[in-house]
Amino acid sequence: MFSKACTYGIRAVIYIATQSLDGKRLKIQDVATYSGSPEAFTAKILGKLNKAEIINSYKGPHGGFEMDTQKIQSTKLEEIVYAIDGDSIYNGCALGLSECDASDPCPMHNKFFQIREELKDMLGTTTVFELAFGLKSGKSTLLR
Amino acid sequence: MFSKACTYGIRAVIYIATQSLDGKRLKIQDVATYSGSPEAFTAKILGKLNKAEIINSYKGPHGGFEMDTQKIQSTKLEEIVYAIDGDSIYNGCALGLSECDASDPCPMHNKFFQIREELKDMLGTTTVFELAFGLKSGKSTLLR
DNA sequence: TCTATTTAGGACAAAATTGTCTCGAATGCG
DNA sequence: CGCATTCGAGACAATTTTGTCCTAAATAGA
Repeated sequence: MFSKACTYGIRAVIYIATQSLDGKRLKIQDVATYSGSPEAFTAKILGKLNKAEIINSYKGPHGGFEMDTQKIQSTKLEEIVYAIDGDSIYNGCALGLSECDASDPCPMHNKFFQIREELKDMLGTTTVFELAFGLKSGKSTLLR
Repeated sequence: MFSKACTYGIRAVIYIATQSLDGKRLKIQDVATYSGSPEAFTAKILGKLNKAEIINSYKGPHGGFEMDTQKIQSTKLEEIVYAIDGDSIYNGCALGLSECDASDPCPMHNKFFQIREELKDMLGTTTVFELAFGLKSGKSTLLR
């Protein structure tokens, strides 16, 4: 569904958000440890998320990553997925055709349409805050 | 969503089905051409589908691939996906955790649950016949 | 039986994705 | 300033997925 890079990214953002809500800034190493992702690879992904202005990064002593409270509340999953995987989730044909739409559909187009719409809707409405809140309150986990 | 191998496989089965409904047996080359897939790679995938008894293969002159009318009607997309991609579509956690269920969910588990259920339902109820019929009657295409 | 045809299957190759390492740049602090 | 700390970015490596090629095995038909 999502690339590994994307799952690492989402997990990282959720974890960074939980800590930012406590006013804590995190080093890459901590993000990697507590989101259960390989450190160096995670660093790359955080770079993308920083460029996309989803998270903020600071160099030097006491530097690290954090996320504005405002951003935590306004950022949708969609934006994270887009920053890492691009729009493949949205425009991709279920059967891999280069073009596929209602006017010239692949055999699965109509069957798939509704599922894709729901997925879009979920990604477009779910906020980082929601997910971070669930994690913070112990209702969900990132490590297993 | 699906691997490339899986999209090739689904496309191949749909095309084979349309031709089998006309009593035609197909060589790999034709399957590849009309389902828009690389020939040698498609051959491997057809091997898997044959082992899974979704399609039948025959060696020698006038050999090729075909599909029983009964199989065309009874085979669900689910079976094709399973034969090629295994059960990753079903048991995978959206965030890539090795285990993730209602009793110990990842932060996205509940958000994702409904979408996965719909996907399961679609794959479990859609038959090859439906898709092949759509293609045969010109309502959909495999080549673009 | 001999030959042409067609799939089966394994070895191999290419490409994409995932992952690591190193070195440079920025920055805070004594 | 000088130094320790932390991210940034690119080179490089490993793994997975995708894709090709070649030979063997099966088989229909002359």
